Amino acid sequence: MRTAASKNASHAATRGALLHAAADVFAEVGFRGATVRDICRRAGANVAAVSYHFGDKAGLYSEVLAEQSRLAQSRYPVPTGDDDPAAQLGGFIRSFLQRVLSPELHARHGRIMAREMVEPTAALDRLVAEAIRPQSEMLREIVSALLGGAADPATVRLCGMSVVGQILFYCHCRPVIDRLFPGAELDATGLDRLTTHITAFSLAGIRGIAAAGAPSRPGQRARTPHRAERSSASVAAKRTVRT
Amino acid sequence: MRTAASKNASHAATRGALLHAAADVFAEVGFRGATVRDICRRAGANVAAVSYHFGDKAGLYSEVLAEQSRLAQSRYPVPTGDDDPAAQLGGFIRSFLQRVLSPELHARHGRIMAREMVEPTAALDRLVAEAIRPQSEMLREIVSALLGGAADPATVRLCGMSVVGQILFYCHCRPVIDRLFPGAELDATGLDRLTTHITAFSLAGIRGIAAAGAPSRPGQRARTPHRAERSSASVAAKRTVRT
DNA sequence: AATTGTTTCAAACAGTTGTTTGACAACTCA
DNA sequence: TGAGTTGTCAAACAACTGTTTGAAACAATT
Repeated sequence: MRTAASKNASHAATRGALLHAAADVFAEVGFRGATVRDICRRAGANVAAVSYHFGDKAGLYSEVLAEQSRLAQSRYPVPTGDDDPAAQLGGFIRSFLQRVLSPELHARHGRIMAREMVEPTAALDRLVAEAIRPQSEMLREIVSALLGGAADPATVRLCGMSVVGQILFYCHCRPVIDRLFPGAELDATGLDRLTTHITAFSLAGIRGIAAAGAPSRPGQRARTPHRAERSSASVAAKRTVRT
Repeated sequence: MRTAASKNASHAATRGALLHAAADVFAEVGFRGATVRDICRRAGANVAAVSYHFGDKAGLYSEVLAEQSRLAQSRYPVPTGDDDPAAQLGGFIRSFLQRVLSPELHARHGRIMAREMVEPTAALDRLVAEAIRPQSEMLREIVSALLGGAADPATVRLCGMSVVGQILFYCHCRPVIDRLFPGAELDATGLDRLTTHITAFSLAGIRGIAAAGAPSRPGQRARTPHRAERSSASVAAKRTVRT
């Protein structure tokens, strides 16, 4: 019944080839745009192989998603061990950027994730539970530490989303960025520059929010918000949505 | 030959119905996922109507894109007249958020734009030229003013992208946000809260970058960067991409 | 009333899609 | 060796895609 080495080798070989080819194709044209014929052609397999090995196209996609997530996570883990929250944030941002943009992985993970977020499939729930939520929790703790102990949970969430938004922008809007600023390639040094900028911007942003949100409690030095910050906030509250 | 009122009325009526239905469908399932049969069914028109009025599906899509962009731009224009750069930034962020998230427009514009960015079609070039680049230029000037006159163009770009990234995050990642933080609906008051937060976060971020980038020039008061900011930047430079 | 140009419509067309089928080869284990 | 399982393959299937066609309905002009 079961299957010693050689048959298993054949099984695993085409299965692996399918997964690899599928990752490329899904990253390039998304789940909907991908055709099993194209995937199988690239994998050097027959059309029926997808049905045989993964049940159907959705099964193959789900497997690709999980594998890419695992791969990215293991290759660029969030560094631990730092106790300085600012350094933790820098590490988080760096590993996140590498996961989604690293040309070493052909940025496949980032592209697939971006498509999955904009046009969710049934696989998104699993992805959120297994990959995204743990990251979100990690970031929540870092930001919470930076904001100071008694920060409003909603404020912590908003700051976390400000950080992640900056990162994912380069992943979601690449086609627009390339058109707006051609020649600004994202190689390793560009990625370093990005990491530095987003970290500095976010740290200053979080500290600004902390200072504005918890105005000068005794025993805690907080700088008072600038005039312009207050005025712009009032501007935001002034205008109402037109019907 | 041409065409008094009534015939034109019929023409414009089905054409408008097609545009309206198409905007909904494209926003829901994207260009690829949309079928002309579905669009025509919702518009109460025949399948051949798309070919007759717009040439083909791509022509209809292009028209929808342009019309949505025009509509959003005219309904939520970037407020002008403020001379305070901080207030300008607040106005920019507010109008941007409204354009892409306003439930009044069923967030169609934002959803369509998000799809177009992640999975570009031939229509993206026109969109960038007519709608996105002017906005980018506007933001560049605001950020440049905030950073101070002699700011590095690359730094200005990075800061601008940090601002836009925060905004678009809520547009691109809505499915994930809804799963991570259910119940955090984005109505008018939520939109106000978002505007206030992103504005404050960005102002603090830009000022932090300005202070770190142009260290204490004579005649210009700039606070020195925090210890953690420098340390995190060094962290970013220390780690190298593993092969 | 006949003509003209415009718009709509049911039907069909040609192509692609995901998936299944049944035969065929390769291998394991008795 | 021979039965039985496993993996591969060409071919076919049914459903759906964007687009076209030619006739009909319609309104305005001649």
